[in-house]
Amino acid sequence: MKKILLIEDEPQMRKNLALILKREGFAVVVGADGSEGILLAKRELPDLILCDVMMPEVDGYGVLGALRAEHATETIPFIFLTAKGDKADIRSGMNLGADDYLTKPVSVDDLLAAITARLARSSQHRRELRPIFESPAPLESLGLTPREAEVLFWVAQGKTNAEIGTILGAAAATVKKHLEHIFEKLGVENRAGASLCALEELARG
Amino acid sequence: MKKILLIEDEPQMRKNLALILKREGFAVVVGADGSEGILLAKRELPDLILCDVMMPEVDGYGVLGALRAEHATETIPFIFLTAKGDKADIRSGMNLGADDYLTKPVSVDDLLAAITARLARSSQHRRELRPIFESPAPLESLGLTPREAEVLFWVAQGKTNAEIGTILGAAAATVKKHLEHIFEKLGVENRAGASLCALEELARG
DNA sequence: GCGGGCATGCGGCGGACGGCGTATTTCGCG
DNA sequence: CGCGAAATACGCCGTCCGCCGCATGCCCGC
Repeated sequence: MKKILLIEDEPQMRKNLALILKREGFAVVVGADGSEGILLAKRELPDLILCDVMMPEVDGYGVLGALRAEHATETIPFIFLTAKGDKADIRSGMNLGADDYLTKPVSVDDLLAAITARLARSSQHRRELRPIFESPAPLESLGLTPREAEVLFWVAQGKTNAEIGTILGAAAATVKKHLEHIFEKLGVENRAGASLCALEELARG
Repeated sequence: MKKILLIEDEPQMRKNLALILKREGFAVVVGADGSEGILLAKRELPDLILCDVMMPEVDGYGVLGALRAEHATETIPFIFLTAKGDKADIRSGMNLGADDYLTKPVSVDDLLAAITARLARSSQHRRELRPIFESPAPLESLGLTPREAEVLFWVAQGKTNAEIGTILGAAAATVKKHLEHIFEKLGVENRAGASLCALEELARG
């Protein structure tokens, strides 16, 4: 049975989510704030962590950073829970090595889909491709608009269109559209080629 | 109507191929050796070039190199015609910027498929993804077998599975199988991630 | 000689991707 | 104010990708 650590400071939300997860047959461990979450993560070594971003004292980024810094916990799939509108913050979160994020209010389906997707992927431990870029800005020198640069930025981290849509708070269709323009501008045919262009640019700039 | 330049020193082969192409409604220009081919390419600026590899004096590589060195001709799709068994040579040819190659004897279907595919793609000029690597060998230090290294080598140049199959003289299915192993070994999920690992290795080694 | 790693091949499946068309909203610049 | 570029979004469609299982042949080392 898979063990999930839920870190959420708001009592009602915590209760609801825990209930949902238990009903799905997960073993659920709950932490009420960042510090407790970190302790629990290290002790329980859960299969996956759901963590609120906005918490007093140690926030979600703090938790993620702490866990990614230690060997025992660095590969545990980590999903952020955030309120709508934190989009800007999300990017740094993803850069720290978060695997996904969900915007509250969360639909049960989305929650379970994200969890099962992550559990499936993490069964084979993945390598961290990170942090090649600090910011998408340099990519604009390839003739891209700021938004296109952001898309390419994430493409070059190996993200899928759907993931990028989630990160940027746009529809996957929009990401595809941006990608069309990017391919056109870079003269490549697919995301792999675009990634390579991005890296070239990085190496040059 | 699309204009195709055919460079082939063997008279019978030249005649046959020209006939096939004409019957398909292409305007065909023929050159009997490398030097003539280069001249014709510059003068006629064809939409696509079919070029034999083995020719006296200036061979296929010479032609390709000459055309890629000049602005007017550098983006013309270039397809090699080679005899079975030249596989090793092909790789350097592809690195020079060839778009495809066909092994003689060529089936009419393969020939036309390759041509139409190339014409379709070249309608929007593509960027040459730099020859980043000289040889696949360094990639073996990632724990890959020689063959897997070769596959990754081409993946990192933005090639598609089918293209890689053609280059290595293996079935596309085999390339996919190698890729499965590569993903496993590198701990990534897709070709983009694998490319990045390859470049990382390159930068380090 | 027998196991095990390697290379090769095939086929199927579902999902992701890429191309294309279309349309609306937003925003900056003249 | 109005134009145009950028960003957003949706749908269709064919292809490529990634995953899985299976099978064969080779060669090397124990």
